[in-house]
Amino acid sequence: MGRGASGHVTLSDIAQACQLSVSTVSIVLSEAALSRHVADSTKKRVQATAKRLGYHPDAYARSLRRRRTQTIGVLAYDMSDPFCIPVVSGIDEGLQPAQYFSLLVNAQTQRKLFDRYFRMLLERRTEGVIVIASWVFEEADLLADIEKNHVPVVIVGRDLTRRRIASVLVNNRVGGALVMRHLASLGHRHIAVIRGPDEMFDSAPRWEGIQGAAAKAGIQLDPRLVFQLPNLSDPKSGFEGGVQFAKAMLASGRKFTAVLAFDDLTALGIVRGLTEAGLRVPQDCAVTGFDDVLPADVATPGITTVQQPLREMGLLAAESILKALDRSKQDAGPHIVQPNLVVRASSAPPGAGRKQC
Amino acid sequence: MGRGASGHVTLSDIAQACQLSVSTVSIVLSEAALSRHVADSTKKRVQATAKRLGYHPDAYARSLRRRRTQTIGVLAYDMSDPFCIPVVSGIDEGLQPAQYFSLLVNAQTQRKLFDRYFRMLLERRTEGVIVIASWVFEEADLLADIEKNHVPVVIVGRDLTRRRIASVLVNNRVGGALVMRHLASLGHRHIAVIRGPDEMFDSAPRWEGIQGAAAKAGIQLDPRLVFQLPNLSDPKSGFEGGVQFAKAMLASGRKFTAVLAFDDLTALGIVRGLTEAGLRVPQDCAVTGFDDVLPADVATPGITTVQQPLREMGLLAAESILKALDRSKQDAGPHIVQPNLVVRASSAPPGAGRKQC
DNA sequence: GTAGACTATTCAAACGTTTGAAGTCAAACG
DNA sequence: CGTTTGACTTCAAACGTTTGAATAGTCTAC
Repeated sequence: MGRGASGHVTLSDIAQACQLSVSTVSIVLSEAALSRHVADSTKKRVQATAKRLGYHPDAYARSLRRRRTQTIGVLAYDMSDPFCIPVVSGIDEGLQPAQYFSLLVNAQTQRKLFDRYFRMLLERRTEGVIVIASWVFEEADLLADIEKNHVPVVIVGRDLTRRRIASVLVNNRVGGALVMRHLASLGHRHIAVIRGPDEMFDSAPRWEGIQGAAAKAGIQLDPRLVFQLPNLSDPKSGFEGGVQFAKAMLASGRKFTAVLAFDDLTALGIVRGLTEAGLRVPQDCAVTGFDDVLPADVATPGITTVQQPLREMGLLAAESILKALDRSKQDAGPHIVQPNLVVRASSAPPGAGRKQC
Repeated sequence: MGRGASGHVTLSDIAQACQLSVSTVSIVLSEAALSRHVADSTKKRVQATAKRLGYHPDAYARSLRRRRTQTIGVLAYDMSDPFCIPVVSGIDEGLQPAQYFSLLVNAQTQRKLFDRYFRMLLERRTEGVIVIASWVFEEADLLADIEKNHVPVVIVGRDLTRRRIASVLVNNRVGGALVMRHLASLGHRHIAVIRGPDEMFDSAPRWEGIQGAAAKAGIQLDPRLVFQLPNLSDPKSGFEGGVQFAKAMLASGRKFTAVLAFDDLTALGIVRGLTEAGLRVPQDCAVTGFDDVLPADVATPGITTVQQPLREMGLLAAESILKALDRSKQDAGPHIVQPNLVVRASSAPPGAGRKQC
């Protein structure tokens, strides 16, 4: 029963079965404007036949002709970053009402793959591209790629508005301040800080927020208790770093009652390091993270952290790119969302039953 | 400079610029067999022009004509399940050498979305579909969908070979046995077990493996220390369940020195529950998980667990589906990969400095 | 009774590519 | 000098849709 050489049921199969022209069938099934003029009986007949034969419109033929693919490319720099999934879900959610689909690819932190996939997205004629990238890679190349191929682009996770690229990001400054203020309000005065790596976009503003809040609370940050994570793209490197720093801090003999870590994995590394040294969190030392990834929630003690509204960011990105498609110009200024503090068991006032430090 | 109505550079733009026919340009740029006969000088000229104008072949036109999309649909039942990402990476890796791309969609555990995306994949003429689904949803519908649309399908995470669907899965029986044997060899005799929910495919074989190994080690499993997780699809429900069960176990006053949990999140829940009740892991009670997700690694103590070779599973799935495309028949029997034990700090011999239980 | 309006349907071209068949030209052969 | 060969290039049709324009047919109205 009606299946051409391609192995798929086509409009002409249905047309034949209904003794109608391909046009009529197309008009009915795609619910085009002209279908107002098609007799109801015909419509019914066509639809029934389509269903019976198992017709599915060929997206390739359709897009070729319509010159619209209804597709937005989503280029994740590293899908194994837990950051990504909720953002992607948010994007899908935002695209759905406009009947757009996302075409998701994962560069796996490899420049080579990134190029390959970017080209692929162009060949697939995605009408826009959303890039999810909290890591700063060789920025110049990416930007060149983007600009040469005048495709609307939205970037999630960093601010490139100065390069006229719509950006969606979290207010890292506020986030840093939130967590510092929290520790200060618990009564901590001697706070060690683990800063993020240089290559990470979030590092600088987060650090500024931390400093600002510390100053406001009248806390002197001891530079000998401020550490910085190295530039490693492996997501687990933060954890290892945390373990190391914890031991180094203790070995240094300096006094501290809390550690403010760059992200959750680093915080978990700190907990591990402190615990192995015989200290208890939070009784002997408070620890905080950032991001609110799953491990922070299910570890014991749960890690006090800062949550980013990731799904919302995806939604914003989707809306932003759809807007950019409509009027063929990018929309203005960065979309900035506010983070919020999640207090869990890893932070407590200092001195409650402490051993040393 | 050459850009037609579509806003993209086409073959005919290049043809015009080179004073050649579209055919020649196509032959050169697609490196067709006929390009043997094209003068080298012409080739060079065409390639240079293509580059200069920024030509990217239109995947839609090409696929329409060639009747091949070079695309495999990947339908993840729930991308937020950490299970998924490595599998997807493996799939991509396996597809790459064959110059295939994956089209990844996330059903977010919603039947409605699943249908929508499955239809979408059909319209996009994916040549095959890989379904990643450890959860059992209304199986009948899915299978009907699959069978009606004679597209090669491979399923990752469950065994559907009896329905003639190629399947890639981990040997859960062995996995269950591995962890039970580990606890037995540490000297544990009173072991509580948290079984997986009925709806989960892994639950039954894992439980069989556990029972088998227990019997072999001469261990009587006390049925009053065997619990079962409810059928909730939220990935965090395992954690909550663990917390509850830990408290229930302690309240019951029964003696146990180890808890063998269905998966890592459940194990982490157990740890939380025990800790809140004042017990220490592993000194007072050993805890094991399953899956080796990130939280199991970075929690303190690290959770002893069973690792599934997820990336390898993705690779197998990709290879399997490519094979099925070649000779238009599915390949036989299930592909079964072996799990391996990862020993971490959460398991230790019983009695080493215990408090109660 | 024919112009106009409306209904129901079809024609034919186009989207950008690929490809079997066919064309052109020059050199080489008999 | 005619024909074959081979190198190089082009023709034209096709893939499955959509859509502006065209074609019939029917009804209304003056």
